[in-house]
Amino acid sequence: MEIDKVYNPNEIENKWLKKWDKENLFKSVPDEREAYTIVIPPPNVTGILHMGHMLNNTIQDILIRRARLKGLNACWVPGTDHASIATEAKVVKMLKEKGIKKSDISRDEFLTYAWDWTEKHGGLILNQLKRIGCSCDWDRTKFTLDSDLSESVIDTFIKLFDEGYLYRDKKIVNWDPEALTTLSNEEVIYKEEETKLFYLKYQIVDSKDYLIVATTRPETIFGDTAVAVNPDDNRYKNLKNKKLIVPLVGREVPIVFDSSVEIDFGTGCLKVTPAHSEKDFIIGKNNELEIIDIFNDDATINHHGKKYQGLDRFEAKKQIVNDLTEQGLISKTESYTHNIALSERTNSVVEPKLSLQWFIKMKKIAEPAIDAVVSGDIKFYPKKYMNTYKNWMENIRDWNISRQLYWGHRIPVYYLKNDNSKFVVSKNVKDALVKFKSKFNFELTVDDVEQDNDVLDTWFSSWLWPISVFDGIRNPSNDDINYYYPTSDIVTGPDILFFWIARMIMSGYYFRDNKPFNNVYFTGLVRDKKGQKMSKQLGNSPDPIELIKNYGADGVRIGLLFSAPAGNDLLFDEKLCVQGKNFSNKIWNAFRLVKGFDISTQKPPQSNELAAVKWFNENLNMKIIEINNSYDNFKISEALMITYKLVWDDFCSIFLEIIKPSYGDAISLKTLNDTKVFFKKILSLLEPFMPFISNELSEKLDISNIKLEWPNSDVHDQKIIENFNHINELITKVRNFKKANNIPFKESIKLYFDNKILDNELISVIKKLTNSELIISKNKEEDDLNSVLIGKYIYYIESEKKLNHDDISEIKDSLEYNIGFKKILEKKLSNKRFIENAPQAVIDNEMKKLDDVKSKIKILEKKISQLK
RNA sequence: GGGCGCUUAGCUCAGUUGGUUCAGAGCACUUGGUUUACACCCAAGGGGUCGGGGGUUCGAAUCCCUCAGCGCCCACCA
Repeated sequence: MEIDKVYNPNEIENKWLKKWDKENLFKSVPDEREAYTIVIPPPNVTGILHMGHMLNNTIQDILIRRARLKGLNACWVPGTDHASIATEAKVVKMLKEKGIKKSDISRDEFLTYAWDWTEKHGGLILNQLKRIGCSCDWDRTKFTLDSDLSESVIDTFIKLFDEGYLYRDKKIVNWDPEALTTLSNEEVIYKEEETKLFYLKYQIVDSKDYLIVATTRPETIFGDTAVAVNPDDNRYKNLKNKKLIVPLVGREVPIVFDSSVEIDFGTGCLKVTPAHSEKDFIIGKNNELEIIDIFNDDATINHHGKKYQGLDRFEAKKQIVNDLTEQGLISKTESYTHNIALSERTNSVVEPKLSLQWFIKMKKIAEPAIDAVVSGDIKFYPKKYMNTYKNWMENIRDWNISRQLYWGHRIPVYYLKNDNSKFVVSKNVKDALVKFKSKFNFELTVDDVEQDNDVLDTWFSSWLWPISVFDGIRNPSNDDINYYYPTSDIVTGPDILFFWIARMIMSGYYFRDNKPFNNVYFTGLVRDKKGQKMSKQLGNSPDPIELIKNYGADGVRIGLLFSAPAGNDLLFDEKLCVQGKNFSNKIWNAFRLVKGFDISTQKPPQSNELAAVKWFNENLNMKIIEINNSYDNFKISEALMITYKLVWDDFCSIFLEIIKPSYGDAISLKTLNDTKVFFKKILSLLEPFMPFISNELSEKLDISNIKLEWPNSDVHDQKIIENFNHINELITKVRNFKKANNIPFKESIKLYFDNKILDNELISVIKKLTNSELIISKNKEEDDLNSVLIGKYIYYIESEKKLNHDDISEIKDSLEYNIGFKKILEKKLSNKRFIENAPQAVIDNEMKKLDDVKSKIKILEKKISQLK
């Protein structure tokens, strides 16, 4: 036999990758079929594949491949995201290594570097997705900075502005002092940290007394423009109209009264720095306080900090605390645990900062998006994320969309150079000048205006993704968007529920008055086997491509999916890939066996073959229904497990073992053909999970139509399955008996039985799988016969073996247990309330159990009496 | 502080409206096996008072109350 004994995935997988690439098999264009569409969550353009991607994209590939097999027009749109802040940070770092500072070069120069960087490192991840088998329509590959998508973004901005959803305002925002940009609330992560609470002395003007103010940030005293207390705080009621002197600074500031101050915190006095805290900003606004920003953009102290000017905020804090201590201005210090805000991207401590930014009003846009999910028009799997979503959406805050970066979509707002309060929103400078004319009646030239320096939040382009990849923003009724939108399913991690999923739903209704997708499938996080999140820092994240080299893409795909129910974190262990690889090998060898059968064209199918084919056909039909159900509920792992057992247990261990000709014998042509049909159906069921080996074997199987298609399932005949299960149980018991009695498998034994269940075909199966003779007899009961009970039928096994004392005590134990069980059943059945209330089916079942237990007891008693 | 979820075999997890098939699966483990597809294999087997306590019911892994432990999300106080 020239087929390799061990399956070697690499060669075969590479062959199929080439074929898929060359033949462009996953291309989709609108036609008369029903569409099944997925848009990929675009990975970072310069990113590299990690286990999370592998899981996420494998699931998408499974869904899309199954849809394709079902005959739907399956379209999976791939693409990448420019990932504004993340990519810019990488480029900045690269430049720094070259000795170039971002601030020393122009915007255009920076962008040239960034594009070079993107071209050099970009797109790698798409090739990696190909390697794991992703069947995307690669002709449709999009990048969020492509000109068409960029235009869509700009059009969107203009539309939102024209319709009154955009505004520019000075607010306290999250400032990343390392990336030098604002962040949205979603880009900030909180971490618990132990710090110190300092009690500072603020001298009361014209008095020797001090007011004690507790703060964690003494370095911000240069920005203090008031001290606030709660109006209900009796301790401070007498301080109305008094002023305080800010320590070190010497500035006189008023005492103001504001009910947002917690009486119980610290001393109940809050130092107010309106430029550096949202709450303080509001207090400042209400009391018309001066706003003093004491930080430069990189969070060093500015000129307001006097001698501390130029120091980093943490260094300044140290020195200020020293100086305050020296001058006796700290009354006490206590340790205090609170949450500090960190930038998701740079991990630096976020500084609340007052700044002028663009915002989207979200409240109204969110309304239809809430309804869509609550009403079930869009379904979440698992459901639990619905609550999280609803909660967030109902309390949604305006979205800060401007970022002080270069890499991204530049905000299409043009300001009058010498008066920034006058601006227009437009596609380009030319249009801007026209708009200035119509809005302000200004006759301007290009030199009079300047475009906003900021770019848009990355998510401002990706929230349009399901629309913009089909060009539905610029051309709202083109053929593609009409055909593919709304898309079918989206697959992503719950970590971007707010960043992306919620916003896509909102944009879907805002721009198209329609949902972007029907179902959202949330995957869990991939963790290592200890439960730790996989990360670069811990070094516990395997490289999927390396794993593929060892186990094959098919093996890694199913290895990952073996324990990945929707929404649950996945504890990844490389052992799972071993299981995946072994499974590939099992399928491969099943093929080897079938391929190697000797064939008899004359011989009609033997009775064992007939029984096997009859049963497997029904069993397959039943399993297909179960598999479809699992898919319909997005229980992908469950679908895989049913398929796995169908192949390994049902097809290999049972079906093939029954039809396998004995040594020197041959299989009938008819049965061989039936087997090939089964095999092909199985390969179709496997294709979504293991596309490489499935296609390879389908091609090799040597049947007329090698094209895989999702098998239909006729209604299955339960009786056939039940009878087969019956003999299966018998087979197990016989094998068990042989093992328990040290009878070699090959040694033939005799089985006596008397029932109508077994026909000749089933009998031949039992013979084949247990190596026994079956003899019909009327209750043959002899001393040397052992009995087994299957359902209510008794089988006797003839054996030389006599029972020993251990067996006897075992039988006695069993008898005792069954007598006890019988008592319980009898008690239950004599309970009047049970008989009155329980459904008939339940009562019938209890009676059946009682019948069974009675026969069991009878047999056991007979056994014991025989032994005496 | 507000909200959501989880706790079932050694591990990872199923378990729909309480009742047939309910105490399950995969892996791991134990035992026995191989010249005739595959030791990346075959066969058989042992594992759980369903987190603790209480309640409703003829009947609870499933419903209610309570306690304990774990996880996630949101908000954030100087």
